[in-house]
Amino acid sequence: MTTKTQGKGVPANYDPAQYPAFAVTVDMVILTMSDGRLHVLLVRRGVEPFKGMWAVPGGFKRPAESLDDAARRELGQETGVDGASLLTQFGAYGDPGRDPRMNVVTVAYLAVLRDVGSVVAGTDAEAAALIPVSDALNGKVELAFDHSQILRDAVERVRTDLEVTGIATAFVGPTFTLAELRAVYEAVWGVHLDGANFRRRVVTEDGWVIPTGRRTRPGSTGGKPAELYRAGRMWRRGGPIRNPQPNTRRKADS
Amino acid sequence: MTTKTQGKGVPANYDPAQYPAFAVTVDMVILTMSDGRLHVLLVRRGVEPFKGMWAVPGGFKRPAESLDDAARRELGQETGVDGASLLTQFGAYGDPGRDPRMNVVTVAYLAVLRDVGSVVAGTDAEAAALIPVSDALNGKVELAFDHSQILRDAVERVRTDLEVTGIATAFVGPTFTLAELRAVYEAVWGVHLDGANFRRRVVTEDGWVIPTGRRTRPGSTGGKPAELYRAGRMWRRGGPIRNPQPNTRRKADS
DNA sequence: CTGAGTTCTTGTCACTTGGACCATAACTTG
DNA sequence: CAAGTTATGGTCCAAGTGACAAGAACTCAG
Repeated sequence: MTTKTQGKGVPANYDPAQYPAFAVTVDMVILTMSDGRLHVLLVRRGVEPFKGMWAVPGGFKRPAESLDDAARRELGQETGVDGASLLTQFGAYGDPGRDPRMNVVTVAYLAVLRDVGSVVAGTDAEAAALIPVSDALNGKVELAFDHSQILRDAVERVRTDLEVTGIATAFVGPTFTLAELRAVYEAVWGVHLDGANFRRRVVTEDGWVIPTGRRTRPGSTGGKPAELYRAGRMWRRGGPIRNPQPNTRRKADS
Repeated sequence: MTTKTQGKGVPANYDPAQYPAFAVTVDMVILTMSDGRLHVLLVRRGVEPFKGMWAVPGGFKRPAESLDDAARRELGQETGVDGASLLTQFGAYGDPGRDPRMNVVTVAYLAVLRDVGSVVAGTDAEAAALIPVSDALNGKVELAFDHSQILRDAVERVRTDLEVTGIATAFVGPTFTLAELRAVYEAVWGVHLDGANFRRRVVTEDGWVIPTGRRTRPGSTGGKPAELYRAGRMWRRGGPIRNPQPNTRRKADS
């Protein structure tokens, strides 16, 4: 490895210009629940390349800011939201030719918001839209660059994060019903969870949800009004609900 | 986000068209089990900056290769190992000033190897060494750049991967005893697992471990010879062992 | 106002998991 | 051979989980 360590250990006559130069961008996959389905915020490209196609919002990193700061800045510019604690970096993409103009390495961030409907209005309305992720992934909506892969990875990340972290509460408001919270798991995992068992799991153990005493108005379809809860602090340590895999609790092969 | 990073000398009317240039590197955190403890492969820097300090091996990405290819290439150059399936990207780091010479964004990869002892001999011996991660994290061994943070993130990643993925088998050889496999979990998580229960969990369900019929020679301390197993294909779908957290199965507050 | 339909909430019950623990088998060294 | 050590197989019981039934509180149609 006589040459390798030169990557970092640089010869005396070193010249920064001799190292290949890249542009570095941050892209944000902004997910939200709308109408019981997972949606992603996309912008329509107005210029070449990929003009007219949908893309994930993003922008260039500046030399004087960190990657996280760049993502926060761009998220604020795009949606007007202070997403300090919402942003999670989940991948870097640098395939040659992913941007036909030049060498670009992008760092992808995941942001989960509740009710993006209002913030979308705050940005360039005709250029941004909430698209169901199913449409964006099955090819109904073509994405620019390698954003299709980036979105796929983001969804996969949020799937496991839902089981490992407390990200579920980021999808709902500061106050929510247990049915709303359960709908998050069901939509992201594509499964059906028993409402009674879900309640038991999340209510019997203290620290997950905190009853507020208030109740919602039932929907137009009726039903008993649901109690409103706040998120407890246990969500910072992980999530209480596990994905009921088409599991592996079966016999496999040898 | 009122804290626009513009305060650092960036003009208010920033022009994205002048795409700032960065150098892009890949850094590899190479972990292995040695002597029952988790170790990391580090190289000693021979030049400024950070001369004499330890660092994670890495190198520059070339414009014509993907990030994964760059990591594979560097891993091959450093250790002579074909780590196609071993490499996992786990983070990107681009804080301003992390490299005092220029703007560098690095993409960090995690590689888990078994028995690095032999491959270390194949590289520049006096510049590379296996260091216990505990020593590297508690400040006994100072790391260059932000590699201390990178190592911390890598260890955290392997901790959760151990629970979610089948990475445990990457620490052991193609054939192993259940005690060896259990030692991986115990070392990475810093817990004690009951040998009998571990065996039950991993043997009763088919597809995790496959008996080879052969047995090991007992160590100098004696004991019943352990049976040798191969990894089943279920490891591709996740791991069977869960981390017994100092759990949360207690009452919290509201 | 009444009844049917819907949703939330509480409760029950059988079954599975998981941790603790013991007993035995098969080896080592002295 | 005796004592120590490690692997393996088994039991026991508490806690957790899935399935499901029943009641409570609402809406809407007639």
